Amino acid sequence: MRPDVPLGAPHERSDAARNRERLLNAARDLVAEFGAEALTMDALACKAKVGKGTVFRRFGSRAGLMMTLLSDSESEFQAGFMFGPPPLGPGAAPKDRLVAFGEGRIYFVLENGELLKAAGAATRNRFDVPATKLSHRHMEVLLREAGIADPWVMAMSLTYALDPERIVDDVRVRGISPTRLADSWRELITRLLGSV
Amino acid sequence: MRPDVPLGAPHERSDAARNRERLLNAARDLVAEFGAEALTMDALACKAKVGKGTVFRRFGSRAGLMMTLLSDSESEFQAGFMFGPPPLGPGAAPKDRLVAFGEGRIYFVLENGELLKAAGAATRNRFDVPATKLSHRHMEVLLREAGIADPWVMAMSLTYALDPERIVDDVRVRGISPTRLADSWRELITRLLGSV
DNA sequence: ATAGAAAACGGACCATAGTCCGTTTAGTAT
DNA sequence: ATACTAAACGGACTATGGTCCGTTTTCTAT
Repeated sequence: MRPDVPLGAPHERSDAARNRERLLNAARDLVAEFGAEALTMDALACKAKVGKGTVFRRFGSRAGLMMTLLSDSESEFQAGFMFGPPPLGPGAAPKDRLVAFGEGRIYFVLENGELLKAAGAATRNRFDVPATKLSHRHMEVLLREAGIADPWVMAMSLTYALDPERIVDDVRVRGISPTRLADSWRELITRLLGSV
Repeated sequence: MRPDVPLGAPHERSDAARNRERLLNAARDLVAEFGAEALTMDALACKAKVGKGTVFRRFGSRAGLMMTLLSDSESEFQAGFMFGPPPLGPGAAPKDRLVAFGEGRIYFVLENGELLKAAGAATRNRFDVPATKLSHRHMEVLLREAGIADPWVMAMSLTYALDPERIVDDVRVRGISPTRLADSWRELITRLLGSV
């Protein structure tokens, strides 16, 4: 339990643990029933039988809550590109890994789109989402290997090209198929990193 | 006056005109003095000596107000890439026009960043900002000329790569110089559209 | 078991975008 | 000039994210 408490952190008080549990359960229920967009912090506090202050002390903000809710699937995706089999994981050429990364990201976003949009909204500095930082770093490394002159900035461009809001809206609002997005991503990376 | 009223629209009433004038002046003053981010609709209504309902009937939303405030500079930039001299305007190769477009956009965003961020926030579907649609279309045409397989989707990727929030945060929060952004954009377009 | 300190609690409170609707006002037809 | 109508007005009201701070609870040292 308490996966991300810094070592030697003071014991979490039992009431705090109980409320965290209540809050997570309530939040998952609400998201399952009404969708992430419709979740309000008041409703959550109420459903979890907890004061509103407690909700905010626990998660900091609505975005923080959404990130917490995401963390399981996110970790899984991260494990995929960091330790999984090629071409997503290590062992393939940077170009192929980037193609796979983008594709994976597109489908990941389409599965967790509401949560991701909700996590990214409201929070100024979408980039400060830890998962985003990790993705950025991953792309940066691959781009450097592939000989891009300024991999940090290029990774940022690609990060925004894979913005959850963009992907979700392309598919759900503008009617672009995920396949078409993935194909275009492949074209982008292929042309960017040396021909064919 | 009244630049964008559909032909044959019923006369704008004199009180409406007067209030629009008041609101625009007040808004410009507030932005000049405190910045776009700090502008609240209440403060605007108050300063313009107008009811809050009037503000919203006029502009629809905070984002709508920001777009109105932007429209002059935006039109100028648009004129640049649609009718201006090459390489930004017609007459140069698509690749060069795209490079120039991105550079122009970067500097445009840095000048009008607050307004753009404010216009893009709050409004779900940042893409529905008319100016964004036009930019997207412009890039789409150039990408098609340059032989990109799916210019519509690729233009969307590039649109997000030039996201105002991204550019402003890169420069002001993450300390990337505009030059470095522009160079990376050039690298991106150059590699994307056939070598050197 | 008890006292004291640190942490957690909860809900009233604030700020702000956006809505609603009864009232006022500007044009128009007579 | 008058009456009429449609448009515009304004501000009280709602929804919601987020803050504050006096009160309660848990843990620990004795």
